[in-house]
Amino acid sequence: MLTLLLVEDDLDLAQTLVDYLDLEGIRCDHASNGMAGLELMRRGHYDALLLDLNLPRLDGLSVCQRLRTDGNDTPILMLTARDQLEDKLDGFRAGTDDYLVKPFALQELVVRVQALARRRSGQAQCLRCADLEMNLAERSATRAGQSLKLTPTGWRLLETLMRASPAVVSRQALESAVWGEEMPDSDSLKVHLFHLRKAVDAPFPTQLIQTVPGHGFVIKGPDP
Amino acid sequence: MLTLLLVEDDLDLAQTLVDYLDLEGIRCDHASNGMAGLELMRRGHYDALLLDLNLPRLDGLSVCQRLRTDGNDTPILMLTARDQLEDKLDGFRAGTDDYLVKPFALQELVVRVQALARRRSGQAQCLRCADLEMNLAERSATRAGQSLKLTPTGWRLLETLMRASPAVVSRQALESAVWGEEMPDSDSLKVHLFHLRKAVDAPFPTQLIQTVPGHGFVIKGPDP
DNA sequence: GGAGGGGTTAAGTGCGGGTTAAGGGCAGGT
DNA sequence: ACCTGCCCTTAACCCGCACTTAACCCCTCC
Repeated sequence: MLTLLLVEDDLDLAQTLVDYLDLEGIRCDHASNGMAGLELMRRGHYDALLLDLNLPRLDGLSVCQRLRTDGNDTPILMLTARDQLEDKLDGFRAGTDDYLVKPFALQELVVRVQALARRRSGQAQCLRCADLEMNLAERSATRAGQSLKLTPTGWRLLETLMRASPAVVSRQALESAVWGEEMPDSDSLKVHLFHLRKAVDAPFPTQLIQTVPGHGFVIKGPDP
Repeated sequence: MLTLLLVEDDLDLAQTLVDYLDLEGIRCDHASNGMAGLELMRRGHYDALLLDLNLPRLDGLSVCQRLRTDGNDTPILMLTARDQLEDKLDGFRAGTDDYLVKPFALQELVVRVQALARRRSGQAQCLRCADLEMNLAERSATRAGQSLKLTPTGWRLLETLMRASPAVVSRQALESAVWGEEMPDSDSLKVHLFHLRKAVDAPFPTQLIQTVPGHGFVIKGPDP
């Protein structure tokens, strides 16, 4: 069963979409402005994002860009009335996967979103890097077969790093992935990273979590 | 560098597409009927398939279906004049990833196919000049296969130079790219450039970073 | 011959990052 | 309602590296 996030400020349209998707057996959360959508994306995990472009508080293109710079690679489908070539190119430059011009047939939306999700589902509910494994569904993590004990924040950190791997995640991206907009005053990221390393790396010979000085952190691949 | 397969029986259109994609730095093989396309797909490896629907010998929908039942999950983009909803739904049911109605803008084709390929290979964005290569996502740089050790400032300098290449970057532009508004009092750019050269150029016979007296600095192309 | 732009080198320092400990809030159990 | 334990925040400390700075040198062009 798919779970989507719809970010759309036209409440009538949003209701129509959510109802129709429900009939097709697709769950769909809803946010009515850009900031709320971004926040939900950072917290939860969705199979795809349906994104309007004309949004209050934070426009769709910015939402898309921010997610991508966070290292979030959830499939994105932009829904918009802007039908000019330049608009489409801007959308793809911002990192969207598909672009559907309003008005559109609901059935086309469904098959397109299914095509996106199908491609992603290959990655399934399990993240892996070397001998480190995370089972999203069971919310359990193991390294070399041994189960790891993670705090909630540690979990979010590790998930963000593993999703991005082998790409580097900047400090800023990590912080916004964990805390969203309201970041703690002091630099508590390093403390959490310290504890995470103690849980994930300390008992083992190879250190998977590595520092990229002046920029951020990586988890070593391979991750197929 | 991407490699695509185009299956299209209109030879004029095919030639136009292949030429345009070449300009964009995308290689593109071509087959003019369904059977030949299927054969090439089974033999070689492509980053994506551009598939016409009206084809002699074996129509596009069948090609798509057969590939999917083969277990081939190469991204497919259907190109066709059929613009009816039912046609699109048939396309997605057959297992395509995207569906573009003729006539279309060449640029839209390019960004869509790039979006598909990006998702499949997760291939990171890369800057390249001669044998020097920068992987933005992994934050790693190599020259002639050897990995380079760069400081944060060195990295920013090199990135700026490579993005601009083969254009010259003025001192001022370099400084503002690295430090933004608050530039250091003294001329520390030259010190950083010295260290950068030691990391990038010193161990190699050809010096990529070159001075343009009185103006700034360049990195030698080619950079596609 | 002098001046200025650029290259080279070395020294001090400040900041980013690792480590540790202490305090507070929240939840679950008694 | 109180206690207990966990987890998150904050702050303080240390270390090492990278950035700044300044000095000197060379070359070229007035």
